[in-house]
Amino acid sequence: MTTRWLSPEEQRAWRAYIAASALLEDTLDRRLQQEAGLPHLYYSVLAMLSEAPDRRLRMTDLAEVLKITRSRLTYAVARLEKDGAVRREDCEWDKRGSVAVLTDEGMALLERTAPGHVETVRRAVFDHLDPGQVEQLERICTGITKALQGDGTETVTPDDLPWRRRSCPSS
Amino acid sequence: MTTRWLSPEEQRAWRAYIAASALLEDTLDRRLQQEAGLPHLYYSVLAMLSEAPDRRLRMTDLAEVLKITRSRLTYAVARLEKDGAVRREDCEWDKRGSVAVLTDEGMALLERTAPGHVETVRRAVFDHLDPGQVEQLERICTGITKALQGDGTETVTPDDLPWRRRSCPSS
DNA sequence: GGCATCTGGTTCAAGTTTTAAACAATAACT
DNA sequence: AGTTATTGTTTAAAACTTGAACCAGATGCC
Repeated sequence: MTTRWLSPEEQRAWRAYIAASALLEDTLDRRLQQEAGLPHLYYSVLAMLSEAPDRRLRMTDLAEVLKITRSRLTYAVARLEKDGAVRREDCEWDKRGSVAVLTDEGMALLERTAPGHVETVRRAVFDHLDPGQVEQLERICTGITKALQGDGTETVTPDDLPWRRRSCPSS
Repeated sequence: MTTRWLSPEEQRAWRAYIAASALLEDTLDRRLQQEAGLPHLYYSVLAMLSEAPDRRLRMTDLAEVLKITRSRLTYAVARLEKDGAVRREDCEWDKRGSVAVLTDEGMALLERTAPGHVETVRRAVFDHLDPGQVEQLERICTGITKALQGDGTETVTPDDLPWRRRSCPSS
């Protein structure tokens, strides 16, 4: 098949996206590095845990929501554990499993740094979007996610949280 | 000031964005690594050069459009040069400067791999957006970029290309 | 001109991530 | 029981990024 090139409009949109995402990730990383001593991804780990029931999540679930490899997550959690923000426990009903738990210290770190982070996100993104655009953004991004892993696997979003794996086996 | 937290809608949009961008960058990186042996950023360097007049750009200009540090770019270009895809020349009218030039080999690499890359982008992003959404995406992203570097510096987009620095000094 | 300052770009040292592949333990299926 | 699939970690290597320091050349100012 001959290539379906991008139209000029798509081209512009794509480049705008590339620039914005590079800049955004960079900004968040730098900011969080200063405020919390953590890169953005690591902060996200804490954030996810903080909202999970009981502040605990299976490694695989965590990796799935964050869309990163388990290997990468292992490294991240190892560091967060060294920092005292996270603790690992064994999963009781699946002896292979391990569970990441947000410690009080981790929660404190999060509470201390969240306002600054949110403020950054707000200024960078939401302060100049109207409600319609917010909705569009969600739609567009959800679509991308679905397209990229719609092949077989089902998309897992943070809202699915009270977890598949977390709950004890049904019988 | 008390923190202006994200509304539920904003929260959802933000998370959708985090997931999508992580997944997207990951996919593009992997794909390009296979097809071209290059990470996405490096591919973008070649792409930008390919469209610049004469296929050449000042390092700083390149860094600015790609929103990366000069240091990072130096490293990238060094590798691309080793691969033979880019060559560096001295800037004639500013003896401090250096200019990255896309070689024929680099151009060939780009032409060989562009169709696959574009196809990936299309399937991941544009195949499920209508024209209105494409426009919204550009608007939103442009807004983010402006917000993040609106502080003093002016935003440089690829369309500004026939460059400030490229043209010879005016007098 | 001469001095201070700024820019463009690279280099250095260091560390951080990242990855892929291999592995051990356990679960699940047949 | 035996095979296959998952979970999570480890390992070894490489790739990348960063920030600071630095040089050479440009610019501005007196």
